[in-house]
Amino acid sequence: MTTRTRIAPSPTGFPHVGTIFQALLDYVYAKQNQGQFIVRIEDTDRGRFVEGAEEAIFSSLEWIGIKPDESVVHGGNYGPYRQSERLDIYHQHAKELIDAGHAYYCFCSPERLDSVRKEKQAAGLPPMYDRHCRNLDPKEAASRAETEPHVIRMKIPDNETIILNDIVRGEISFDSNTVDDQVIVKSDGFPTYHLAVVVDDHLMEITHVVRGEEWISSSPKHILLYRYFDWQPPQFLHTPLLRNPDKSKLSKRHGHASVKWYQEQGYLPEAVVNFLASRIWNHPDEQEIYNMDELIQKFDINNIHIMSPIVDLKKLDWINGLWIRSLSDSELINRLKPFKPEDLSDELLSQIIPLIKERLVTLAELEGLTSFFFREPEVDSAVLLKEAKTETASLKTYLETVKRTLTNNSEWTIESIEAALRQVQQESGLKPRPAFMSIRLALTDSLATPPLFDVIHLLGKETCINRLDRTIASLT
RNA sequence: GGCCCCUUCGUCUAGUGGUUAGGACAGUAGGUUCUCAUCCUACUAACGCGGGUUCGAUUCCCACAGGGGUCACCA
Repeated sequence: MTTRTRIAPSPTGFPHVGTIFQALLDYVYAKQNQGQFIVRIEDTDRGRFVEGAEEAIFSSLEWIGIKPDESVVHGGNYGPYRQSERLDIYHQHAKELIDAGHAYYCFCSPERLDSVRKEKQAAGLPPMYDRHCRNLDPKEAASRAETEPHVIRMKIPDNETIILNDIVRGEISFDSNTVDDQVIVKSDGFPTYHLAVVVDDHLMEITHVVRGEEWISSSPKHILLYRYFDWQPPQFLHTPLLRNPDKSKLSKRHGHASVKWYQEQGYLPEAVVNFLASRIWNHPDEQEIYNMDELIQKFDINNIHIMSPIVDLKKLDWINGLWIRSLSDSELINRLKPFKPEDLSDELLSQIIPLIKERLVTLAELEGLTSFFFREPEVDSAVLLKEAKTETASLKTYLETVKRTLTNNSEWTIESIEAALRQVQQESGLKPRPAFMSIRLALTDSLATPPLFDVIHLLGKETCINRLDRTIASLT
């Protein structure tokens, strides 16, 4: 049997990083077994539908480097891949369950359900449905259903132990008495997740269901549905949830729950893949950095973690930095495109790259790290004076000397600039640090830059002279 | 609250019935150095608590505590 995995995202907004996390595991596992990875759009909640969300899912997958084998955009033999286009299928299956006595029509109003829930809660009981409609005469209920608003609920058996077999967690058992008679078809005729997911996973021949651990508690319903339909359930794998630093489920309230955030922050997809994979699995050789191919090669589904990790952005930063440094200059320029300020020319950027490559943690830092190369800095003379550790007059004299030295430098190589300025520094009586920091601030208004002589060289003689002039003039 | 899942340094983890409990990130200190960064070196830091089982438990078992998830006509 071919391995077939899927993600089943809802188009309700920008994709959650958890969705990509699941997709990554699904994809890696499928590819490792020469199987297929499917994307099925679960748009059964019309109230939460968000325009453009579907596109965002696919572009996020593409960004991360995952290509689905089957989906609404990639085609496939198991379509349609959008649940809203499969309503007939669900109705047919719901009907089957009703006919077999595994499901029933329910005519209870939301108000009644609400009050039942409140009563139960007040009595200290679980707020479950009281099965008010469960014992209606099936024929009568069926005819009422033709005119009256209704939902369809699945029947949960009493006093049974339902066992979920999870690939890494092993057997998890549930008491059926704690499971609610779940609505499987809503009053608007759309199925709920529980029906749709089981029907589709079966019809699409999904072999491994990888989903977040928040689904564990509704698994017994799914297992029961497989039993009612007399289908072979897939293998289940419930993955740990990504968590916020406060340990709660990674939520949209925290910006970094959205895939888009990572993109906009300038994290490389390679780094995100690497980071997410390492949250759930350890490379057998304790190797920290690996790409998608290595992951597919080495990944072991039986050896994944079940502890929900806190998303540690510091670790991601580190991984991202390593990935940035592993890129060729031209590839880095390519990746930097979306982050390149308009007033930074391609030519200048390519000259800057070697100077900032080992200083970039994220791509978004480009502008902050380099703006003085292409914009006139506003030098803060107070900071300059403080860092120069000398009097205004002598600082002025010193900078004048620097200016003269640069003016007289005809070679304009990094080496000649360095040699000349080191001599100026020695003759000035200033220590190296304040001496060079003064020049750095005078030219860039920045306390941290690439090596000074490289910067001077790249800025060019004219710019350096002009900036020194301005700075000297501003010292009073 | 019911049900379910989880529990090794701050974070992510490796690991074993007897180990100096290993690594990575972060942190700290130092080296390189004109700053920052990179790179290198070193250091700090963990088996939740209590019972058992055992000659011996971080490791096996049981309770407890703590954290998380879930209890919708949302997924």
